[in-house]
Amino acid sequence: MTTSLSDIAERAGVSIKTVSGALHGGSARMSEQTRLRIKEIAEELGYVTNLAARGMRQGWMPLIGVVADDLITSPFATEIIRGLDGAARAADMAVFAMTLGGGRDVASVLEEVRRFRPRAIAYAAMYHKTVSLPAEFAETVGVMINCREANDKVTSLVPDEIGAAHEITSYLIEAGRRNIAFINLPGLLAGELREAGFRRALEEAGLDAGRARVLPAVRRAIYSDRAHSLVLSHVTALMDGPERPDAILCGNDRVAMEVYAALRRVGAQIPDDVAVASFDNQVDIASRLDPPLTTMALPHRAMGRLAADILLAENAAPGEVRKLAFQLVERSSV
Amino acid sequence: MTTSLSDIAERAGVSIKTVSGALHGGSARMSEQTRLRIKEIAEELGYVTNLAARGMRQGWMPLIGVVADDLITSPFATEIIRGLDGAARAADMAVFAMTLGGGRDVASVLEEVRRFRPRAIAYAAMYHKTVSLPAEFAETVGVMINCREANDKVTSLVPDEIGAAHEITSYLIEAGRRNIAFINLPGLLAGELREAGFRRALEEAGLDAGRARVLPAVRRAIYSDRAHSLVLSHVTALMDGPERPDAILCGNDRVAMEVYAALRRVGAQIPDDVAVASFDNQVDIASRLDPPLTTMALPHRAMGRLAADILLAENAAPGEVRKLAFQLVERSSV
DNA sequence: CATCTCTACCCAATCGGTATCCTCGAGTCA
DNA sequence: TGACTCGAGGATACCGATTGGGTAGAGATG
Repeated sequence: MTTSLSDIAERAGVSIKTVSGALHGGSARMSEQTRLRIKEIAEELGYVTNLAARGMRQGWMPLIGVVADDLITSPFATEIIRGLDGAARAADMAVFAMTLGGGRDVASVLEEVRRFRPRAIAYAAMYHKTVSLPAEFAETVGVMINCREANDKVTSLVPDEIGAAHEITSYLIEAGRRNIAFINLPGLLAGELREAGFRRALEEAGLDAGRARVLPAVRRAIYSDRAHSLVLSHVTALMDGPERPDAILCGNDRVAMEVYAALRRVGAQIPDDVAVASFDNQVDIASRLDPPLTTMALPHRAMGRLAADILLAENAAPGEVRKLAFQLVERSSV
Repeated sequence: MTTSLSDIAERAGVSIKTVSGALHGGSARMSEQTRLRIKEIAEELGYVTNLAARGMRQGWMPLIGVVADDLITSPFATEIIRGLDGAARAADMAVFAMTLGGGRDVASVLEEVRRFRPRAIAYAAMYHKTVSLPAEFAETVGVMINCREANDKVTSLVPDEIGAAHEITSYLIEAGRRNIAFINLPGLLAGELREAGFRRALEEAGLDAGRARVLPAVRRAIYSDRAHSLVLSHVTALMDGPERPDAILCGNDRVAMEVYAALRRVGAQIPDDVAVASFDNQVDIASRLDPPLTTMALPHRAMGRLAADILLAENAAPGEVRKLAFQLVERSSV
């Protein structure tokens, strides 16, 4: 049997309430002596607070529920959780994640989470997208992380794709690069927005955005000649063409990895001949490439942290969309 | 305010107990008609069970606590969770993970988990290793996943590294390969065990295990000439040497990726000249290599599932070490 | 008719904290 | 001296679900 407050109270010869106050009450009125004695006894008896009991009384458990798009798998998702967890922990809360997938729909997963009476619930997407949450959940879910709620009924936290593309492009321009090609991810919201930021930065620098080359990568391929061929042919065409680029911006680090291989094959030096920059800061890749890759780090941890802050402060502004800045990670590919 | 059983009871004109029975009691004695009516009302009122209340009554929450080595990050860890989650869900339980790291020690994380009164607790490691759990937690933690408890006080679930290496090696031999080199991971328990299995399979096939070449890979490098060089030089030396191997077994898929690159560079065809096989089945890599890689899939999901089964059945045999079989995934690199 | 057995429920205790309302004695102040 | 405050802590009512111990009424049985 686990020890409860009453066991401690009995042993200490005080009331349960006094024990509760001594152990949890921040500044309950009682002599420091009593408090200390009670804490000692609690320690001795191996007391562990029963959060289910407290939770029942308060009406909620010290939990932040997270409904995730898909099983938490990528390093990015991990960062979101890490951010949430850090902020939650500071408030003596824990993060409790459940995932969709496997035929489960939002409604049932949400109910599963709600059974535990979390203080607040967030919805997290694996990659930046627009999610349409059934209207009846707009009040249940406090924050959308890494996705925007289609009907703007919920506060949404998303990466500032446009700003990031603008920043990295400007960075390349400041480094003296004038002819920047962009091998982008096709079919993704992030790619679309990044392209916009890219073009705007070019325009602001007085470069001809209309003639900028934006080419699609393909999202599969490691060392496969077939799949590789698209990025390879892009790079080859660029480097053999009349206007050799002096910089290539990549849709993400994975694309950059392929671009590195392609540049190596055509005999171009990074960064002397061509600078390479990218998005994501997937550390496994970016820091191990040779030379290490300069890339814009996704603000996943910041989104997690902010989400927890908003949820715990209960000051979500429904419908607001907050764009979080990427962080430029300078390595040596520019 | 959230609705409770008493709200439903009032509305339905029955007692709370009847409502409880109708909603949760599998086969409580009551007319089907009453049960249906109560369910309807519950639905209408948007009733969601309060697990904190139930948990308090029962003494435990329907949770399986997991203390993880490090923040759940790799696809492997995900598989463990998936396995746990599947089995837990079947018992109407949820998985609740907390991670070490960030200066937290096992004792404090364990207490944090215990506050939620989980039904059972597992300890999961990110990669196969030996973990020494302080003796006082041997009873708290029911199962060790992907690691072996140093003092054998706890049931441990680990991958059968020896068996897997034996199986894949035998598979290569059956495919007619006679001269198999092994580029292994250095400094890891898994690598050590795999080498043992590798040698045993050679011996059993009557091949000279003493002369088998087992070489260390290095665990960093993507497209970096420097870091690559070790695997590359191994492969080059093997292929240029007097006894060209007709198969290369790799410590993991990542090593295999480098071996592919090296073989491509020296102009060898996979699998015609050299078969390649590996461990892990990191799908991202294995299925995208060209040709797709034959590899032994780690039994992470099975470990998770079995862990949950053991914990829920409460039939852990403290000190037992169960080795789970890898699964051969045949693709076309052999 | 008395008794027995079901069926279909109800009553009330209980789990472990938290919070509200009291009490009690000692000191304070006019 | 009487009214008051204040510090320290007691008694007890919750929170919402589960559950052991009933019980009233209908039908069956002897």
